[in-house]
Amino acid sequence: MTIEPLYASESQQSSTLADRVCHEIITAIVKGEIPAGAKISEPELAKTYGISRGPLREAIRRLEGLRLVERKPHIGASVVQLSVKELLEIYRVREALEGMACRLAATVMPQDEINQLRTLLDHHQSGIEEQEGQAYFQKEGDLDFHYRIVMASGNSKLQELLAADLYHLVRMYRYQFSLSSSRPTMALREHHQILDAIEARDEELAELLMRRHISASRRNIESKLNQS
Amino acid sequence: MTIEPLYASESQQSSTLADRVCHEIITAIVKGEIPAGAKISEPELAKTYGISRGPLREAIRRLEGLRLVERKPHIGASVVQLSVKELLEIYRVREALEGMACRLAATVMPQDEINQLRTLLDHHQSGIEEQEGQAYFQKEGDLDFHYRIVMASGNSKLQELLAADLYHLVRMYRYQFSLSSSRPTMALREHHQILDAIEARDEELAELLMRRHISASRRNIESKLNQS
DNA sequence: GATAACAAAATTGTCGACAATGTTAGCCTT
DNA sequence: AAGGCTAACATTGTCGACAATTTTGTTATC
Repeated sequence: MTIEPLYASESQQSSTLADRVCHEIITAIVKGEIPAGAKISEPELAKTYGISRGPLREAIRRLEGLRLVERKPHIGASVVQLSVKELLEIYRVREALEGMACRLAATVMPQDEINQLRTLLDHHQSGIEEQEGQAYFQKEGDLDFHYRIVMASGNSKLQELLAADLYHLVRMYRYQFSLSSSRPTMALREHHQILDAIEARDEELAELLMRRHISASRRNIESKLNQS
Repeated sequence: MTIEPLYASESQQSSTLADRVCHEIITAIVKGEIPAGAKISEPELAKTYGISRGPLREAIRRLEGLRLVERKPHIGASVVQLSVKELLEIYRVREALEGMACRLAATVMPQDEINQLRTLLDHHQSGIEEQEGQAYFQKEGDLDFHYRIVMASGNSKLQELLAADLYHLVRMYRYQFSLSSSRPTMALREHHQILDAIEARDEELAELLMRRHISASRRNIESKLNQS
């Protein structure tokens, strides 16, 4: 039984070139195929994807909105080069938004979805114990848990901001820095606790635990990147 | 002495047509000159702004990212028609994000900026007492206070999400629904309390008060729009 | 040898034209 | 008269070409 990350909705075929290429470029950037900080050459990318510059420029304008690229007039677009400071800022945002999402999920998440998510966590558990598929947990599985909580909040604005915008940056960073939580057992226990609070319909506790969880990740990254 | 809202950085002349027109369209949408729900005709808009469809389409792609318009392939773009549900969702997001912004501001906001902001609140005070310029306070002054807190947080991601993205929607909604806080005296007192907490460097309290403040606004809107 | 001015090349920005898709109006059939 | 088909129209999507700007490379001068 393979459990695919829910947000891995790539390879979707939109009927317009600009939309389709936009998704392809997102994937390329997140995976580092287009390295961070690299300048984006319009003629080159257009040739790569076999389209003309028109749709490509539209795609770049969307990427600009997603903050995956930065544009300077008459100079060109380049892939964002996140600083450590900005990564920590993102974690502050996640702490605030996902805390709220968790609070809302505690109120509205259906019991069967809770059960499903519990099963998913058990799968992560066995993945860790076997010391294989650990990469999966660290890189994608963790985000998958968070993704499901956000979706369970039922708040479309939260969903858009986190799942559609911010997570691209988070994933990009993980690929780039090979940042894995390095505390998978601890994180998994926290995931269980959070789910417990949601199941108990304790919104206060659910938000608190989620904020602590993300805050701990932030401090973990902070100490890791400061020493280097 | 006129105190202009800080975020009123319109009429900025970017060196590319797409960027410039993008800002113009944002203003037009926020002010309702292009009404909510209206379909956007590319040929028509291109003629209006005296540009060709190329840059215009790029601008629309940015607006899509700002969630001010929605696009359907081969159908076209139309200005978003926010539902009451979505407005309330936005307030949940604001509660989370601005709460965090306020917490951070309590740590890093310089004393002289605090003093400045205090002066601004006093101006609002006199505006309310005179019962004139009340519209200013209700429509723009309130958001100006929040804007300055967000800026004072020093967190660029928070600044982008709130000031560059979300506030457009909030302002648009206020113009549309003629939503004014209808409790300016109360709101102003809360603003003072929030600033007190920041000045006392009490991050916990600062976040709590900001969240309550926004939560109160949300419930206010909720009751107002439910009865109608 | 380093620097400044100039020219050439490459890249971004803009435009108009054509292709593909969606919409609408009129006609025919039932 | 109502419903569905068809053809004309309008709009969106895509492309290649041209204009404006920046970058690069060269040359001349100090």
